[in-house]
Amino acid sequence: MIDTDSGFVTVLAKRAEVAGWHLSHSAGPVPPRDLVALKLNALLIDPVVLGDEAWPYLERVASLLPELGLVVCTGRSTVAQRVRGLRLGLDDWMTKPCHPEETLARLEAVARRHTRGRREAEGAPLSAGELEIRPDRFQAFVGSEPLELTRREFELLYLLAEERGQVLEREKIYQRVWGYAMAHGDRSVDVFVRKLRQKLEKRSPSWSYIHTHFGIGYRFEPEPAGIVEEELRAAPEVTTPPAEAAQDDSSSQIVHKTFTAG
Amino acid sequence: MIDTDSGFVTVLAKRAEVAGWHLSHSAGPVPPRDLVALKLNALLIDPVVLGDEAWPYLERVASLLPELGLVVCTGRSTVAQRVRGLRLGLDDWMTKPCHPEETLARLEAVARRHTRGRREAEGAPLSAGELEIRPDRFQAFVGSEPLELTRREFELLYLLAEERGQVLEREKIYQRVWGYAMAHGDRSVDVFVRKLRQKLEKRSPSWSYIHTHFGIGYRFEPEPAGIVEEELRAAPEVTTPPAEAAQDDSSSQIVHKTFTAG
DNA sequence: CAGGTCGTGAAAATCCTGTGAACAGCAGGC
DNA sequence: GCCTGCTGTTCACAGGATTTTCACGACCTG
Repeated sequence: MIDTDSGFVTVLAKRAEVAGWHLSHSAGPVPPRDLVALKLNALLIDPVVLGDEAWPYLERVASLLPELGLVVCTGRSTVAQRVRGLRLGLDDWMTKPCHPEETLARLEAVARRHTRGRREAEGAPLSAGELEIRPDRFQAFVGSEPLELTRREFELLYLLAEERGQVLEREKIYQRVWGYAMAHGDRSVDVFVRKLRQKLEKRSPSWSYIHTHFGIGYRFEPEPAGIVEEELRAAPEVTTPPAEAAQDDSSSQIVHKTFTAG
Repeated sequence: MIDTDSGFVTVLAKRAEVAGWHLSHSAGPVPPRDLVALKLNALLIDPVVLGDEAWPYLERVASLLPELGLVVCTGRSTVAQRVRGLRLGLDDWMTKPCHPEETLARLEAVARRHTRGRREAEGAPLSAGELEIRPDRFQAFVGSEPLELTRREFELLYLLAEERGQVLEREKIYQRVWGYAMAHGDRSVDVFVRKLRQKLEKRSPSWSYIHTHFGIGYRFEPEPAGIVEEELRAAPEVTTPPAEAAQDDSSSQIVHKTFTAG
């Protein structure tokens, strides 16, 4: 909540706590970047605090954090202003003075969609192929050997594994792992996929987990595959016609190379 | 929209059309299961129409169609009523008289929020003839064999299949698949239709899916092909295609039946 | 039959991804 | 304070895959 009306803030905070939410408050503008780390469900804001920068600020927040419920609550306003705000990406526009209970109900309505999708089963380990992914340790293991993933690497792997079998677009991945919208041309996802593949390869060489879908993104699906490499090394030129018994779908569009660079 | 205020309905319908939406209207309650078939983005409703059944009705609609944006617009109301409504599953509650433009903006905001969180609805596969089109994989299958479509190819096929039976103009197709207006003389759509037809033919030779409408565009409609063969009568018997990979079909000239513009 | 429209194949241009490495931010140890 | 190791980000390049463009001939309509 970004507002200077301390009385309103106090009352709302109390009600929110009762309803099982936590309300954090600022009396001045918060840089959009910092909002990311807060992992909010919804943001209630009085644009008076922002002064002239109100519109650009709201627009930026709305585009950077598309999943965030964004509600304005302010004094007098014209229809044109409200329409502009809503078209810009606001989810609701309330007029002061507003009843705390209704404010809360509207914030909940706005955040409902967002919270509904969240998993309750956090902490339950996932297994995939030789992998065991343990959210309680922020780590993945093959047997008892950890992959030694960093925080982001783990979160990326966990997200992919949760959505096993689905092709996830880069933008979606970035949105969910990094928490805000991906800038055009950002290669972070690719780089982290490479790091993950390296560490996966190191501990579980005979399986392939992350598959590339050209022009779209990645798909997580553990597949035992390791025979190919030996065959290639033996006969670099002529390849025997591949047995068509392979029943796995979507093979040729997958670009993952196990080709070595040295 | 469910409301008896015909003036408001008329005005709103006009504005909605301008904004690119279609508004359908009823002056009485619509059974919730009839709403399903309408595939609405949002429902605007004045509970006065519903009488005593308002609360149960709203609750039922909200739980039956969680993806539907549900907005109430009515006369006097208490805070308690609004809170009850919002907690029940409403997305917004407006007070009459309300400005048409703001109403529209709020409906758009609500619809936007819902389409944003919608993941499973987009993942629903379409089937057509022997085809199964799976958005979760950005791929189409015949049985378990993928067509190996590229991204653009898939999006084109998906668009056409979504609008099954409708004749789509090239400009409209381009606009929706490429995301911007088609330049005069651009043949991209034609080229991609050819690629699609090739890949469809390869995996599902006995069906025809994409039909040309001369001077207009294309129509997607799966049809078991038999008519064409009668007209040709050149090949009395169908040679069994080689089981491996028959990529040489240069000899047979394929005729696509076209339809007049009327 | 003329003029515009469409199917086709291939070349050209563009885009995408894997990869290695440089760079910045940060925390801890000396 | 300074160095060091670890993370995460950004950059540039190369090899492919994909998309666009082009030319040509066949086709449809009036």
